Amino acid sequence: MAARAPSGTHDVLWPESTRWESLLALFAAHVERAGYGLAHTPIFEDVKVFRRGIGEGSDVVGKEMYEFEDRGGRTLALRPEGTAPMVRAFVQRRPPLPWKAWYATPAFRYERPQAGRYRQHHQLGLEALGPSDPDLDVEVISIADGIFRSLGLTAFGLRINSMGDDVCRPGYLDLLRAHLEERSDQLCAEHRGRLEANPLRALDCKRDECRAATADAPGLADHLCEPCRAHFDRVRQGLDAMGVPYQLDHRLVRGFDYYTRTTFEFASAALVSAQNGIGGGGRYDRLVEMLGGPPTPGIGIGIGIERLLLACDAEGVFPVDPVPLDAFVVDVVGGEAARDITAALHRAGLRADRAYDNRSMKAQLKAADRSGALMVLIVGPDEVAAGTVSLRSLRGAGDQRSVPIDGVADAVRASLGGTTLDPPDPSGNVVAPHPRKDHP
RNA sequence: GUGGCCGUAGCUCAGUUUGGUCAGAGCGCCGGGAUGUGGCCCCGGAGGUCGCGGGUUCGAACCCCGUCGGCCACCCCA
Repeated sequence: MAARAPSGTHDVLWPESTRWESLLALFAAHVERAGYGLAHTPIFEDVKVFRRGIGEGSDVVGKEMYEFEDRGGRTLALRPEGTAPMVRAFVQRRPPLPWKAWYATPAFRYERPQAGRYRQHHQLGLEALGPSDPDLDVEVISIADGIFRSLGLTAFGLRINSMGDDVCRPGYLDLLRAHLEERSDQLCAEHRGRLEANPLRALDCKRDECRAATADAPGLADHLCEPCRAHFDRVRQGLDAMGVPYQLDHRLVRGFDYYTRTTFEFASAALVSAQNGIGGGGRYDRLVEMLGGPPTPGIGIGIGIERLLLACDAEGVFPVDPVPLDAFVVDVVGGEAARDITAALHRAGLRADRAYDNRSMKAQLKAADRSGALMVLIVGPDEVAAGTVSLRSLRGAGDQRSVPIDGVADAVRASLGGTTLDPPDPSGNVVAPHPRKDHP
């Protein structure tokens, strides 16, 4: 059996990888202009980082973590999500507040693989620690909304809810529990068993039985304490002001225990599978304390790269668009010219590739055509004798002319007519880190 | 973790119902048509232990079991 990637993992090869680069660049442009800085933290952590924050009772911690013991007997876990490690880093390093950071990371969960669900997937995320200001919730949500829109996505929706806080949630849970207990015979077996520990979970159950039992259940958002209600109102007001459409969803209950107050989820309507959540997050005002830090509010969002790109595919936007080469060098007289000319073009800042193994001219020109290069430089016996190189366009009719070998780089640059290594659009409206050329 | 569907060339698939020239097609790749010119076209070629292992049979890609992998749903999440 040939070696293959573990179940639920996948390779991202060129040209698909160019979309990942472009997405990363777009994300960075959007968040860095709002003051978020990139942070790298270890891919694995002491398992307690996740147990304490995400919660022992959660599915992610309870049955999906890649947990292992290292040679020193420490119990570690591959990160199943991005927030807990970032908060751990904050607790340990104590950067000045407010601390706004972003990350790009793989995340690992031992689940049954499915379309849009992997054992190793990748997330782009934001965390903002310090302020409890609801305007920060609005900022995080609207940044994500702006990113999705600048990718070209339109078929997605935002649902928001409030989980309340330590003051109002216990009372609400009692209300909900009482409501559900009266109808416990209607609940599915799984959630009947969870009634005592976490009645909230029944709210987002998709089974018809539970749906019926929870249809007229009290909503958390209707039982918030005054500060939480004011916070939530301000968030909604802010989203309205920012022009970010949303739906209130009292069933939106996310699976991590650390959430307080605002929670939200973006879902793509273009994805037909059940895995249509492209981004989600919320406020976690107690998480820093849970991990041993001082009381510090925070909010964050995680965006799934794979699902986001699946959504782009489904909507036909943000296509794979590999960077074309400026020139491709064809050499049928031994390869020295190809070696030297290609290197000279690279030194001149041009993108150039060449053929190898002394293949036939036809084969080399086919390779040139396939490479996507804008032009081909041909060196054969005639050119060697004349001290020239034939520069032929690979676009359109294929006009060809001779240029002196000493001035090849200048000739290539001149016939490009424009610049080739432009920086991204400083306005921030980037769709790719590289300039895109029109292909006739 | 539970349930269902699936696994044939690099890719997308036909063939499995009725076990016996069933190892095929398109695309891609390589070469040639064009003794120096790509894309289109034409001709030719390479490439497959029919996921893997076991079983039934005179004979299995085709039937049975197991296993690995993929997909779909549940659960949960990105």
